[in-house]
Amino acid sequence: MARRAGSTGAETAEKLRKAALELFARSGYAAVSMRAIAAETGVQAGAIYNHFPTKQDLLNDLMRVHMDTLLAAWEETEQPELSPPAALEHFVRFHIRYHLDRSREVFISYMELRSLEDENFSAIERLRRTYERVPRAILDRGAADGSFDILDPQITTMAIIAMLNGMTTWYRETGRLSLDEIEAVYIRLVKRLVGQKEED
Amino acid sequence: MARRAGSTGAETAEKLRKAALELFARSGYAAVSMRAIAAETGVQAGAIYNHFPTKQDLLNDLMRVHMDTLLAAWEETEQPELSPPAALEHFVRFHIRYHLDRSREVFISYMELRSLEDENFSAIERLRRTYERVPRAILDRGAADGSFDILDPQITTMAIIAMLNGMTTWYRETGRLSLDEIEAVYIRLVKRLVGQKEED
Amino acid sequence: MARRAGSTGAETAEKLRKAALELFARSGYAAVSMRAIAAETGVQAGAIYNHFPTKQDLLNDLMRVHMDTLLAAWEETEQPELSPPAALEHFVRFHIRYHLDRSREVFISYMELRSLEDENFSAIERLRRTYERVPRAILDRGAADGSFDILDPQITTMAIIAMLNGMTTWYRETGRLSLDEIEAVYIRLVKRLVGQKEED
Amino acid sequence: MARRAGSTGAETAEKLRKAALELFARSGYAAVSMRAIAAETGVQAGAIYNHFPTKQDLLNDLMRVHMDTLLAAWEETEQPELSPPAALEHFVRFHIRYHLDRSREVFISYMELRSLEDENFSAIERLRRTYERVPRAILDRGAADGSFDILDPQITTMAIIAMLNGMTTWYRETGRLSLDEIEAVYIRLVKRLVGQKEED
DNA sequence: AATGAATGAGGGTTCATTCAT
DNA sequence: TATGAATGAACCCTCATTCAT
Repeated sequence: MARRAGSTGAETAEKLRKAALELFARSGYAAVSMRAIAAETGVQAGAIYNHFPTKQDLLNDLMRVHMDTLLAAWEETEQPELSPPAALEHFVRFHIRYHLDRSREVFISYMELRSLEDENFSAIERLRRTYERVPRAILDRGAADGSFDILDPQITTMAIIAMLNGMTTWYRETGRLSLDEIEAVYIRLVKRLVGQKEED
Repeated sequence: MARRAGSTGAETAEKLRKAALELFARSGYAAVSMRAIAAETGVQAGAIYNHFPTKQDLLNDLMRVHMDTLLAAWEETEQPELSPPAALEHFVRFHIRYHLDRSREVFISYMELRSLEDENFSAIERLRRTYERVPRAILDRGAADGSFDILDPQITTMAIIAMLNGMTTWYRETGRLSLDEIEAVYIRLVKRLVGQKEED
Repeated sequence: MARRAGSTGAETAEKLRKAALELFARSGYAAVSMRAIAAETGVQAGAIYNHFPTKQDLLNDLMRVHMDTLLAAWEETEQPELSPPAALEHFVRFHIRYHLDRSREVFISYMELRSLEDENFSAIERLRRTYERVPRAILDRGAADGSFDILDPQITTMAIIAMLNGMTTWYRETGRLSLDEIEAVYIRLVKRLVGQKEED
Repeated sequence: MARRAGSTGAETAEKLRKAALELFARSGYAAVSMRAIAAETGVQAGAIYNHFPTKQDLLNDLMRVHMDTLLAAWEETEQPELSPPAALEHFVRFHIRYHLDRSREVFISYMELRSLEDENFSAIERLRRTYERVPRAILDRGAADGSFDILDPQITTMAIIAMLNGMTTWYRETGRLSLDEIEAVYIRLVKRLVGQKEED
């Protein structure tokens, strides 16, 4: 049989992206076969190649789209006129909410960097550094105007990101604390890291 | 030909462990073949099975030994009589030093949990929780005696561990700061997280 | 989208024939995919099936048309009233010129016989034998009237054809000798094979 | 199951070579799958890779060994002291006998040159040219000492080889003429091509 | 008459594992 | 305890062909 009536290319590509995302996040890129992705999607393995030239391209597409979307979302939400403390809080809220919504994309983007071929790796790494420059810039502004007391801006930036990302490994919707509560704790933890006096 | 003169079973097993550690850390469990491990070790793939019953056992062995060694090392270095602030600093130093020395074991232990079969997974998870109880206990002691001002003990514990582990992703011996300097920064960052007043 | 403006069915079929001829000659029938033929022609693989029912039919069409055209061309150029020596020279000239112009068709017709399914194979073989009967008949006439001194008519016929066809494997337009010169040499070689005294 | 008792590597490699030779000659390199070769040999497809790294290497091995063996066989049988007429007859006999015995190797060596990757192709082409220099040298000697009357040495060389090789396409052991008789005819045809007076 | 998406089979190759030696 | 040869399944990917549009 040929094409199933009613199916379109864009739909199938999206289904494939979704299935691959799910499977790569759960088992890792190398452990997921094209057949597994196909089975999850209800097409034959060969049909995947109508939408993505190789398995590597499928991974790269996922990571690329994630990073592009993340950066675009930040640009849209960014409020450059905020004071450093307000900007930092704004960033932490954004980061937590965005990353919890896309925990699989985030997980893959950190975990499967090593599965990318050289050229793809460089491109994604560049985007990742661009994003990391966001909190770094806020820290630098706050250090300059005295609202933060930063120990080491680079280490502190990485510490904040690591701390926030760590949340995706243990957060469950049904846990002890609500997302709002967790968020509030993290905001205060970040403030401590940057040496900002707690406003009361 | 049979055994190469001069090689003993224990030696080969250790070489295999080392090669597997290196390769699993670099490429991930699923992406590493038994032949690749064998090639790195200078033996044939079949010979691995004289030392480890399956590939899964090889991974499990690495993770199990790592966790056991980590816990044993902590038990040996632990100084139960220390005050919470001193104990926390002692733990951070231990954790950083130990984890930087074994960055591949640490990486695998977090990354390849999902590659473990159920039974193995549970056992390793249990050990991991045991280790996480170490800083948690220190935090609880410090909260109780007033030397710390903890926002949420569980979240703070996870935040500390995530922050410290994040270091393994970017630390290079040839970087801007020495290990001693980095360690000092991290100790102060941890103190901030637990709300301990900086002693001067 | 449907048909591209300005293209007609006959045009596309001819482009396909030409691309298939080129690719089959260069890489062999089995090594050429329908997609490769389509790509060379600027259409999608599926479109080929509007013009040729199967890949096998495409090959068969090429070989069939070649043999038909060859035989028709000979019939048109044949001059039955010529003496055996003149007829042989006429045939050699015809064969060389015709085969050099269609080196790919000739190559395929000898090389890809084995790729034809039974029925197609028989039909093409029959046409090939028909063509081989042309020089054979000239040799027989020349043997009968004493103008040739044939060692064995069948072997000599095959030897002449093999010798002439071999030319297509090494002839280059830019080579040491012009086509006219090569032709002259071959005519004299054929005369030697049939034991005809060189006229001076 | 692992290795079948009693089988050795060299034996299997030889069986594989033989099966591949047979199948490549019959259907062409591209049309023969590794699975087909395996089936003919009674092993699994994967086992072929214990003996030949790739399908291309298997083809290259066949062609390389054939050309090496051909050149070695000629060197062994060559009698440099023979007069050009005797040397030519010696060569024709050698060529016919050798090529009929290895008709599949010969067929592959001419037909599958195009299936060789660049490097392999160059190496085989070089060997083929070396062999073609054998009759060419005899012709040159005979032209120099007046025992031959050569029209064009290069064309005549190629004509002789093409004529002799053509034999492999139609020769059947059960045919009208015996091999000795055919050989005798070919020797006389070659003498005619080089313009040697028939001794009677 | 063409596209583009699909099928189901099969391509070359690698895999974890086994076992005679 | 090691080798090297084997299995059988699976890998990524391409194939000829079909068909809704």
